[in-house]
Amino acid sequence: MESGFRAAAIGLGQNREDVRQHNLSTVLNIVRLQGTVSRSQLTVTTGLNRSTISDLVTELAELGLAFESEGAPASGAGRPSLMVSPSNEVVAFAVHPEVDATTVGLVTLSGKVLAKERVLMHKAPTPEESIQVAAETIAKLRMQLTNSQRVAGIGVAVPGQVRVSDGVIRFAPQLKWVETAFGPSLSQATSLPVFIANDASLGCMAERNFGSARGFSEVVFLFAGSGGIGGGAIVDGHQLRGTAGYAGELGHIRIATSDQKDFSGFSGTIEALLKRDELLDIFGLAVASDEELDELIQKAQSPEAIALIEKQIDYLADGLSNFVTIFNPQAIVLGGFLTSLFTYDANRLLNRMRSGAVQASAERVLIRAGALGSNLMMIGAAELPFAALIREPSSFELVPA
Amino acid sequence: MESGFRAAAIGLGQNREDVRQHNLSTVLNIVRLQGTVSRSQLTVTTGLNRSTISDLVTELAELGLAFESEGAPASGAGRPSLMVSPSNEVVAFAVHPEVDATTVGLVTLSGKVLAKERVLMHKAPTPEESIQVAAETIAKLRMQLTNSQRVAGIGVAVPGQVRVSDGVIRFAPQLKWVETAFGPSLSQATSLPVFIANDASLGCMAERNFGSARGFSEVVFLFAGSGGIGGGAIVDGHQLRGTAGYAGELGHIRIATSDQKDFSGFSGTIEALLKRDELLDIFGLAVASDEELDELIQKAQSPEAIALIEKQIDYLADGLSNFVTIFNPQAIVLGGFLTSLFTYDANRLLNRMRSGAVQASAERVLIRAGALGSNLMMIGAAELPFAALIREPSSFELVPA
DNA sequence: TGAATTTGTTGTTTTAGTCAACAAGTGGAA
DNA sequence: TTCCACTTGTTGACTAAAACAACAAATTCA
Repeated sequence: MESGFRAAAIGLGQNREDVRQHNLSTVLNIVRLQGTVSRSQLTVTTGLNRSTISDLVTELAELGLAFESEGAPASGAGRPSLMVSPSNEVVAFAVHPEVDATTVGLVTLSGKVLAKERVLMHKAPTPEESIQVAAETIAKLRMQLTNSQRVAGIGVAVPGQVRVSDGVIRFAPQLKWVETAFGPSLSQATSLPVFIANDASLGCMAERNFGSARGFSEVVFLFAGSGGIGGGAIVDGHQLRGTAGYAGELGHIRIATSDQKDFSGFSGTIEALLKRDELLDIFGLAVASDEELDELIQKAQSPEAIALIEKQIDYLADGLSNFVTIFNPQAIVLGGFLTSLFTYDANRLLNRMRSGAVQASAERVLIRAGALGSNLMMIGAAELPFAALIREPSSFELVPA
Repeated sequence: MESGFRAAAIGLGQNREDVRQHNLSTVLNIVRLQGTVSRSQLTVTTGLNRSTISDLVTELAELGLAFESEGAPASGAGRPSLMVSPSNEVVAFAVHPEVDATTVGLVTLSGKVLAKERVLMHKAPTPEESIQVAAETIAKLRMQLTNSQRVAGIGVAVPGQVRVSDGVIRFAPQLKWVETAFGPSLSQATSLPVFIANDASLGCMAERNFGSARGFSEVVFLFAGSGGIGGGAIVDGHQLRGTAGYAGELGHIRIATSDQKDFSGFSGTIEALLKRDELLDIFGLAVASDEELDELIQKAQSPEAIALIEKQIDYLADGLSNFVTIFNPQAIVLGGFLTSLFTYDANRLLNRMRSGAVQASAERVLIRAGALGSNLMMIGAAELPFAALIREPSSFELVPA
């Protein structure tokens, strides 16, 4: 969602402008995902002519979205090709509201987190409180921007269901938010365009673009935070969104007959069966960071702890089986304490996952731990304004610092 | 898969030819999905200029893919627009191998089934037997083609997992086929290009293009035949395929803790819990058509039958809940005896489905019975060669009769 | 019958990608 | 060092395809 929402032009046909825009998009996207690419590489991967690439790169440079340099990486004979890099001056703000904190970050077009502020909350914030904290922190970070930096907008990663068309949060279980026009309000408070989506879906995109699923076009992501289990999927290179943007709630998938309920009241779901709190309980803790919990899991000794860990691995495997059968992905990326379950006994997880999924799909799927750690949601949220920028590089309006 | 496989050109960029091809594709697709469209309608939906549409339609007519007529449907003032229709002379063969029969059909570009022959088998056929029957029946139907008709190719709908890249059937449980190069063999036997994919996925596409999910871009399809339960999904307007083409096996999704196994040996899956045979059993039958079974279900009197039907409805609802939560679809289309469960007590199904799915996704989803009946797989299979034709209208080579 | 309206047709214009020729910058061999 | 082979960048001419503008054609409605 964006302030000053404009109706999507439903032109199925393509005119000359569309071609230019498409090619600018493609080049810009390659450049920002690769970090730095040579012009000759661009001609190969796009299939476009040398002169066309030259033209496109020049336009991107004029738009301030990329720059050229001569750092040739000595690759055999011939004149060395110019290198193209994404501008470091194009940034976006990221907001991640949670029960115990609201985190705000500043991220570059190439996925680098320049700043991150985690504002702790004493109790679960109301939407208004969260918006105020976010707006204040953004204002603070904005003061520190240099004159040359320009802002693409604000991306918000919400632990709940978001209607992407107008930026309304339909339901955020842990925060207990219902029908909140978060996007429009934050946009008004900051005078910046606001884009908003589900947090795990954004995490998925982040891991695909800059994490452990780089370059893959079929990805499943499952993430466990303190608030439950979220998920997302990349299908054919694009985020799985569904009709209104609620798709990909993989944590709420029922995989067993059970009375255990998840935070949304569904029983037998992945979120209901994989409870972080149960693990903490068995180690006699009330709270712990993911790192602390991971250490406890890897060094677990008591039979009860081991039994619980193995039970949870099995449940996780059953869930992943379903996703493998449904999506036939290249990779599954795990986040939060799910990573700990995976590393504790990868073979147990893999074997059980394979035994429960369609074999043809299961035999080649990769399971990986997420690579972005605490930057995950910042990078993911920032992808939203950047995606809008990349969609129309020449007409998107960046806000000066 | 196609005979004479050519490497997919990985040009991410777009040149002038791509634009032309894209626009030809778009127009041809609109025309064939709508049946008949006015040129003025085409300018509106594509956003292209009058003269461009004129040019594109002329080219499609020259290619023999469409024709113009003057049947103006009197729509207010102004000069009446010319009507554009898909050619009736462009056809494709459809093949559907099953345990008890192999069905071959002839389908037009606009999804009309011109002929259908169901060749009964005494026992489960080997791949070779099925290929022979298919090739002979195709040859027979081919004799009856007129001189003006041209063939796009053969589409095969397989009840199992198909590697789309080379047309190899990895595993077809009911047929007990493993690692069969069905596509290449049939192509050799007929000298026609062969395209091949999973049957339920093709059924999904058929219902989206010509059935009860027309025009939707987010669709889930669940189909129950004598051989088990298959599924498919349309995501963002495209078939869900996954990395290799195995995605969308929705029947093998585990939804409960149970010892009941499905035909692939997975327990607690939708296919394991929703057994057509169990219903037949309780009515004291060994075999029955879907129509006969439907009548029995709708008129069920005995408490045991009613209990079983209701139990199956509940299982179906649990499965659909998962799909709603995952895909946030506009519509779910049911096929085979699942339709009977739905019509028996639609409210029970809907209420339970809603109670188990993310509310935001569940509140607007439509559940519908499939509309294509026994033509489903014929239309679906034919979509494969037609999709290839539509992808590149001006270079695709149609085979003369 | 004529005005208003919409669409088809035709010739011109524009834009963006391609092509070809040449200059520029590299590595390797004599 | 000097040339040669090779690759890339740059420039200007070329081209295809969509847009545009002007006019003709075919309808409705007053």
